[in-house]
Amino acid sequence: MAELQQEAGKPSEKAKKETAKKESGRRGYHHGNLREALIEAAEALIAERGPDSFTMADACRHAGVSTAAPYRHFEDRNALLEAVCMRAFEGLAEATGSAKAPFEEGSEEAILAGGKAYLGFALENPARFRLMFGRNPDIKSRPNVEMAGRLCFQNLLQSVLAYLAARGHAGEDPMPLALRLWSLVHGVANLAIDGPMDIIAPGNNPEAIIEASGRAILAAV
Amino acid sequence: MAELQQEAGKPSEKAKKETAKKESGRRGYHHGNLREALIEAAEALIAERGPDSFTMADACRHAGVSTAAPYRHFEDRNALLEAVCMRAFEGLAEATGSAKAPFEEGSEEAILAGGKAYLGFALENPARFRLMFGRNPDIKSRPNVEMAGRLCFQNLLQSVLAYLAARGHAGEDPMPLALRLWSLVHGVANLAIDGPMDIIAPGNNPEAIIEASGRAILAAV
DNA sequence: ATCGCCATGTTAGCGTCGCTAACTTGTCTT
DNA sequence: AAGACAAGTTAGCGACGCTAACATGGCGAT
Repeated sequence: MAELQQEAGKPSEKAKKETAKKESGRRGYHHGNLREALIEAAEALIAERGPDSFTMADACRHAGVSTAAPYRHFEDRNALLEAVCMRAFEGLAEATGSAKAPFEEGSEEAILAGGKAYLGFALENPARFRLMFGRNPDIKSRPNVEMAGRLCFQNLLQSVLAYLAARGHAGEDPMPLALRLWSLVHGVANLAIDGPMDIIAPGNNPEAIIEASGRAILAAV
Repeated sequence: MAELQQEAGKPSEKAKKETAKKESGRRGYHHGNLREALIEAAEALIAERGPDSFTMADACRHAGVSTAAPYRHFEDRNALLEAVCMRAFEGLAEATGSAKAPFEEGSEEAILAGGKAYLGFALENPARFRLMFGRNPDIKSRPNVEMAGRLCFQNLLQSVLAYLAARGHAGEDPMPLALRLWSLVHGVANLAIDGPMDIIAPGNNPEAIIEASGRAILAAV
């Protein structure tokens, strides 16, 4: 895990200055790629212990720098979390987008596949998911994050629009149906990753809920 | 706010010892009702700033005691949160239970009313809701909390059982349908309180989602 | 009545955290 | 070669969770 750490010791070897520039190891006094290293450390730590118990000091130890170093690259803790959050939204958009790609645009299967991919992302990256959708006004209100979230939703909206058009509801506002589907999938994801579903119904298959409820909601247009 | 504080002064009046035993004001050195006061302070502070940024020190200031006092009544911060969480579950059970009471047991209306009450509780007590369902393994794994959550779910399970029986599905396992409904309502509640729904679709009415999707899911038995 | 026990308060302090100030290093431009 | 500036460092502040050791005073036993 923390194999990045290394003793600074005496900066006796300043000869290797031309070898690594912005790539990996630090070259003496300067780290060389601290911003990236901090984001990756934060992602790993958040995945391990959740977004709330993530600490700057831990990220610094992982990156092998002092606790003051991050503030050259991020205004504060929330700015670092914002960067992690942005990457998470990109990951979600990619997951849902590529999941529905094999299916016909606007088909029931495409929409359900997107929903299952949303659930899959949450199950595989519960900490990231919580960071994206949990309560953190300082982060969620930042324009970049808002826009990233909006972009993700566009994905679904597009599918719903095509679905309605294919069912003879062209021109209809896709928003209500999209919100119904989003709510369903988001609820399943939250219950699945935060634990209560396993407590109430151990061994239950969350995908089955999306399958059944999704079809019911789609059928009711 | 902190009107509980008062100078101990001389304990000249020990005559009123039988009047206020565990009720309100402190009587000299001892607070008299610190456990309750801390829970109430925690509830207020959590409601203001969320469960994560709640601090013991703040609760102590509200109660007018030193920062070491709470540890006579709660093992640690999480134990205090557990107490708040328990009360929250009781509140949710009461809200959903009384909401469906006016309707015929097992009717579609009763189930929808319960779901709307669940949503209403989340909207009125977003911080409590997050505390109950957010990620906090230290709290959620405690037996008391698990049981309180299970009790809440029994409420829904009961309604679904009656619904199925009234529709000629007596003896059928109510769990799958209950999970579908719970997921839907939980998703709407989460999206509504954590913000993204307002960003994506400002002015949207969350109850309408429960109404439409709930009926669709129920109709698909 | 009084006396002592011990529940419930207090102060003092440890280690950690987020963050800032002031200093140092070394890279890159000129 | 010089020196400006980016990107590290150490030192330190205030707040936090929590503990240890001490103080108080309500209560039951005598």
